[in-house]
Amino acid sequence: MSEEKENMQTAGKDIPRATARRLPIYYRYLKILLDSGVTRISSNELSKAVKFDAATIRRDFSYFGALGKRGYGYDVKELMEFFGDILNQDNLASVALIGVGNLGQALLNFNFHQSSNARISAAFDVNPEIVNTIQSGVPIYSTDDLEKQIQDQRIEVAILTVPAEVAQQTAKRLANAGIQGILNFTPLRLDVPKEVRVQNVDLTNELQILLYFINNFEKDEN
Amino acid sequence: MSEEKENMQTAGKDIPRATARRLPIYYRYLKILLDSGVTRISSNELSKAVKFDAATIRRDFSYFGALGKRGYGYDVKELMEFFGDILNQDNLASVALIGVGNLGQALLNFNFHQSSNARISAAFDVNPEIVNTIQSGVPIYSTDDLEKQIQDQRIEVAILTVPAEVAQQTAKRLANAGIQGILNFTPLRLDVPKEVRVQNVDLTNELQILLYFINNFEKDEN
DNA sequence: TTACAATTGTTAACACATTCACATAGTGCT
DNA sequence: AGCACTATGTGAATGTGTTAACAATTGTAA
Ligand SMILES: NC(=O)c1ccc[n+]([C@@H]2O[C@H](COP(=O)([O-])OP(=O)(O)OC[C@H]3O[C@@H](n4cnc5c(N)ncnc54)[C@H](O)[C@@H]3O)[C@@H](O)[C@H]2O)c1
Ligand SMILES: NC(=O)c1ccc[n+]([C@@H]2O[C@H](COP(=O)([O-])OP(=O)(O)OC[C@H]3O[C@@H](n4cnc5c(N)ncnc54)[C@H](O)[C@@H]3O)[C@@H](O)[C@H]2O)c1
Repeated sequence: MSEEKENMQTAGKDIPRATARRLPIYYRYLKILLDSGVTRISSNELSKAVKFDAATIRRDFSYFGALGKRGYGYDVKELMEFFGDILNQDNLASVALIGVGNLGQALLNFNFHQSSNARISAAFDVNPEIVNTIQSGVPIYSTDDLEKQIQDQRIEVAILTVPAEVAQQTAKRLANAGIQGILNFTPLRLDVPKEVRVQNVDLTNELQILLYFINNFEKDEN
Repeated sequence: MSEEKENMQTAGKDIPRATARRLPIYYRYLKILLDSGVTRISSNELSKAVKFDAATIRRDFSYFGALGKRGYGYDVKELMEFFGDILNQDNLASVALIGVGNLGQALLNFNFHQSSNARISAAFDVNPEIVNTIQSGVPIYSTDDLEKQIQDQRIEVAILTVPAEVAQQTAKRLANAGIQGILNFTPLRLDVPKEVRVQNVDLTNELQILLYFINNFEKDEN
């Protein structure tokens, strides 16, 4: 019957944020399992690997319909392919990297090669020593060409690794150029039009939080 | 009077996690404000800067007592110093970096210099070409010396930027050496004794989530 | 074919987080 | 000094996320 298919199609809108954040992790582990020859898995076994409560896993999966079989578990391949679809895994997204410094360089070399549906296809900087060179197979353009390249290459997402001082102005340019999402590594909370989604990755913050937790409660939940 | 002091001391235990995650951001912005000569601020103004709801900010602050003045707002300097104490800002923590590759190198060069109470004081790698060199003022040791250096330097936190294949075994060694927290950049969900706190920074995940949100709901909350 | 064992999918309870809305109290102007 | 204004601190409402618990369902083995 079509009710489950419908569920899959219409699901999009009402997947809780917390669940969405776990999807790529499920996908990654399912891939590892499949590669090592595991054909079926229960929520309890998966729980040991990904460190989420088994009930949370079942609840997460249930938003997409009935993916498992009672008394059996989940078929790894099936599940992986299903999540692959949801994560648009066979559709390589082109991403721009803005600021090829310490961090930008590291991301560029890594370039999310395996296990991701994204790839940095253009980098930008103001440093004349690296502009118009190619690093890890990716051309580095002058920021003068930002808007043009984003439009020509139909880039929808940018990784922002510029110094804090120019972060806001750069974000504004990216928004005007039609970028839909920014992975923001700068310590600033960017002001962008509401149609642009900002995902903050605040490394200094993460370290400080870790220190805070360690200093304040010797042992506790994560 | 001592009631507020008491509050400060006993507060630790029952600060909600979500609040704790925002503290370093408040601190950072207060510092910026103070540096630019702002002496007072309201929850509404601060809200515009840090992008959290003003009520959330007031609620967060209220866990630490009555820090503001009705009809006036908050005194920037006072507030900053207060959060500085909570974040143990005058106590420089020594951190170990494990794996000086792409990402490790970037973190090492950055080294959380300004605006953080942490500093990488020892790095470790297996690559003989870099072992026993100094980078950005930090000595790179062989991983053979891991336990010894951690104990000698009283290092409590490690940043893990090794290849995924050796992540789990390295985490185990770190735990055995007495490390209390791991900032984990590898894509693996580490198995560690419960007294060790793991803070996962999953860069591939962040990018995939951003893509997922963009593909699935054109516009919406972050 | 039946019975048993396993494990899902989901309801309901709980826990945590955000936001509204406003009484309260202190500011600052006249 | 008095008053109008401002913005806090917080109770209550709402929203979001997690987990326990178990009836329903399927695989598997005798
Ligand atoms: N490196 C880290 O470990 C780390 C950690 C936490 C936060 N961050 C943040 O990430 C950002 C980048 O850090 P980094 O260490 O790579 O800095 P960096 O100075 O090494 O690199 C910045 C790069 O941006 C380029 N740039 C400057 N202005 C530009 C502009 N207008 N347009 C395009 N490019 C421009 C510079 O030429 C340089 O190559 C900073 O905001 C920093 O606060 C970095
Ligand atoms: N670079 C990125 O942008 C990026 C993005 C997402 C995730 N990651 C993850 O971060 C980790 C590091 O990534 P990278 O790009 O820096 O990798 P890398 O290969 O450039 O660096 C790894 C470093 O670890 C060292 N190493 C290997 N075995 C070791 C051991 N047993 N003990 C200590 N050091 C050891 C290597 O010599 C190398 O210097 C990986 O797990 C990767 O999946 C990196």
